[in-house]
Amino acid sequence: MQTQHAFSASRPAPGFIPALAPHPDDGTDDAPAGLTALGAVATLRRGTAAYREGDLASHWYRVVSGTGCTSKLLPDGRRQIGAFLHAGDFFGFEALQEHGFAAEALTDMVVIRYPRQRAESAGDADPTLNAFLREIACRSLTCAYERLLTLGRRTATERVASFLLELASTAPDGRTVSLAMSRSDIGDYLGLTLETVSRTLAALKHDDLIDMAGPHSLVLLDRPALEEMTEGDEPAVRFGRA
Amino acid sequence: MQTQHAFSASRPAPGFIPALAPHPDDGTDDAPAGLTALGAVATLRRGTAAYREGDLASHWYRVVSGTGCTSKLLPDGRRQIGAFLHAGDFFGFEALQEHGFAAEALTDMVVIRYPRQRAESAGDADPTLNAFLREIACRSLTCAYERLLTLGRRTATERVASFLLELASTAPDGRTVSLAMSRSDIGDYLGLTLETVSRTLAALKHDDLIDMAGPHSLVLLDRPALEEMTEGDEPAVRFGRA
DNA sequence: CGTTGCGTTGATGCTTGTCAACGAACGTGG
DNA sequence: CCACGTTCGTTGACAAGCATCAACGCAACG
Repeated sequence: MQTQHAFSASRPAPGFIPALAPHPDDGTDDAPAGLTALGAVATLRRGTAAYREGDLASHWYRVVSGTGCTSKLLPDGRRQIGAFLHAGDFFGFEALQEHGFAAEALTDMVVIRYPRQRAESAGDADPTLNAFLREIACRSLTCAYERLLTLGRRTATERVASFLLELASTAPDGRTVSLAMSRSDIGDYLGLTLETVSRTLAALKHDDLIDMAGPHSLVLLDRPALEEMTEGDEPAVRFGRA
Repeated sequence: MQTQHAFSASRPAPGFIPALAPHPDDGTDDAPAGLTALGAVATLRRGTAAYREGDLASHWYRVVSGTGCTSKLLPDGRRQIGAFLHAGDFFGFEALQEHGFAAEALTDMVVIRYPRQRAESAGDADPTLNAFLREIACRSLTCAYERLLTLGRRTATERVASFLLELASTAPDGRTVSLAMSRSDIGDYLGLTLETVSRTLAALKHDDLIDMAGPHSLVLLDRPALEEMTEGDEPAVRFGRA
């Protein structure tokens, strides 16, 4: 996908302001006032980039709605997705000077942009905000390390199963998952090819571990079995979620 | 390796105090005074753990001398090494409550332990320390993401080449590397088997890209060729180094 | 001087990637 | 409204890269 670099608005669009409030499915994830005061709403059209590799890291971000991903490309086109970005997730913290990963919208997105220098200064004077930022960084690191284990040591089936459980962990009923991303995106997230992802999902369906209404809508039928497949010991935690 | 949980000393051992000073090969990496004041020296024997998965995250750590690694196990014994820890590296920041990864000494190690709560409080009152901690977190995240790309998308040869370049990046001459870890450790770091690591190193030697005096002492003969093999665009940065 | 741990090398096979074909869904323009 | 191209997901056949299993040499050590 050819991404373009574009924000459509740097000031709140009226229709989106309600989304700035805490998300209904998670009462604990709104930012401290010191950070919220700095945020500006922006919208990102599907396929456009919030920033690219090498861009100056001038802002931190938070997803209001829609889904995106951070990704990095090798010169020959191989791609690794660092994280999927869902409503409530923070991103853009990984950079000191320049972004090492690009961030791109997989669907139309609404995000909040926080000017980084001002946010850092605010943190210096506000222990609550400071703790909040530390927590985001910690969670991001924990997630990244968990993913190292997945990419380094798990089989294709285990990877897909852990991915489904990760998505289901934020579903209201814990079992209904809607995939906003393509098979290719999932493959690039899990270090697999899109064909392997497709085949693995088909196998899980054949074994009655999941059900698929359409390619982007599925239900976990046997969560314990899926959890056992990942051989993991702790629940999946999503990237950057405070 | 059966790791044991043991610190041999919680107060400075006379012989090690000089190592607390900035490391001779890097004048920029000593901690702010506010953090240094909280540190207590401890020694770790080879094969012992600073902490294990599930331990309460009560401290942050910094390596004074020796080398270690953070690692995570699957129930069936598969292991993923999150990072190798060298002199100057900070570790233990990834945990909010409990450690998700264990940290273990691969050689005898000297580390500094910083009580986490006191360090966090100190950070709240000290912008310099605060920025320092942010920087460590950023670098750790950048490293982790770079490693996601390696584990998810690079071939065995590319992984080994990038590993060697990573090690060489802190060598005085940029080409002489001494491997403190075993082939098995390298494999667990790169998501490969120890046999593949051994074979890949042999192939690199055969192609005159590296020279091996012994299994743990090698020299990069053709850095440009190795860099091209990784297909990466930016220099390797080591975990947690400020 | 036997034992143990580690690194190397070989033979073999499995998991996953690659290449290809096909169908469904979607948008576009005649 | 329908032909058309495009994108995406699925499935099959095949190949390759790496894992697995195994044997051997060497150095360290009690």
